[in-house]
Amino acid sequence: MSAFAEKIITWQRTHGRHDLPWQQSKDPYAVWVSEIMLQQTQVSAVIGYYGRFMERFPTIASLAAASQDEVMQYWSGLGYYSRARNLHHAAQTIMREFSGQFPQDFQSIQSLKGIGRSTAAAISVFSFNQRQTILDGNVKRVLARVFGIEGWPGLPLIEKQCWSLAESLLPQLNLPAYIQGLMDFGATLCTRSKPRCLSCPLQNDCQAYQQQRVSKLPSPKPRKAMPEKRITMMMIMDAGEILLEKRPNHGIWGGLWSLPEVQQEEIPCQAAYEKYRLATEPLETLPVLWHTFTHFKLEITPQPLQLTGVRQPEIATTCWLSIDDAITAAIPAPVRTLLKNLKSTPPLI
DNA sequence: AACCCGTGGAT
DNA sequence: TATCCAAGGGT
Repeated sequence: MSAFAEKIITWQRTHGRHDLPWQQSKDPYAVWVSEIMLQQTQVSAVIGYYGRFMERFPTIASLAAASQDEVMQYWSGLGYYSRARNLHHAAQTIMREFSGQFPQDFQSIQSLKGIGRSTAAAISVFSFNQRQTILDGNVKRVLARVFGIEGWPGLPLIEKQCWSLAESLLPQLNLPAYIQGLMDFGATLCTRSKPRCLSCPLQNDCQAYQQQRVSKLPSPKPRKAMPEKRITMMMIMDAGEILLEKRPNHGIWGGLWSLPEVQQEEIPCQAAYEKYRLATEPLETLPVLWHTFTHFKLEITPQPLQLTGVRQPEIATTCWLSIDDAITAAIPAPVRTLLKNLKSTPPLI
């Protein structure tokens, strides 16, 4: 076994995390759900979602049988909603093509929607004790430091080197302890900022530490200027209910319910009539909301509107909900903020 | 290959 | 406040 793997495993026994909710079971479904939720998402953000999701969808069959709306409702606020759509889709694939049994073959696991090489490796190690390596942000950071790898690890060439290196470091035994240790090591000791090098068992092996380049590695992702967009969201109200519109599965907030959008130049009342044939009049405005994504900043101007004419029949992509029901529906995080603002300070005419 | 896809915590 | 980025994957 490489000295690297040996030290990671030893460190894991005394300093790793052993009591996370998804570590109580080797059930591939439980591991799968946790790994999807944890993609680009920190443990603290996942814990609550994981418990609620597993209570409502305890098996692959129960998830496959659920509606997309309900699955999205349990993901609402967690972000990267394609994960939920793919998870739902993959559960149906498993029912149809794998007789409801989670596949054990590595290529079959990776063929499922939303499961790439790293996630497939995590599942195959934790559930089936196979010999595969993960390569997430934690591992890239640890490798970049210990082995002094220059360049942003997201670059295809660097990433390919990292995969090869990670594979070469795999021990023959104790794969679950090693993989879990690798993640815990990156998440709690070899952190992005303020790594605890003085407590690190790899101190003498670490090129970054030896060369005092810990704060320089890994090389940061090259950034581009963040564009800004401005939209108005219509809050059309009638008899204590508000109009929501379902967003298409592709694009931002895909598959979620949201407030109807208006381009900044349009006049909300006119837009409400042109889009839905609803006669409305504007109410007092609510505070503007800024929301920052990975790739752009969004300025949301909420425009409350009171329905003055008749309510048109609902179509498949619209629905009227009470404010409380809307808040618990499958909506994006900033829309939930807007609805809570609306509830706490109802606008006047 | 480059871009898209959310949200919240840390600094 | 602005920036980075976290148990990545799809297109």
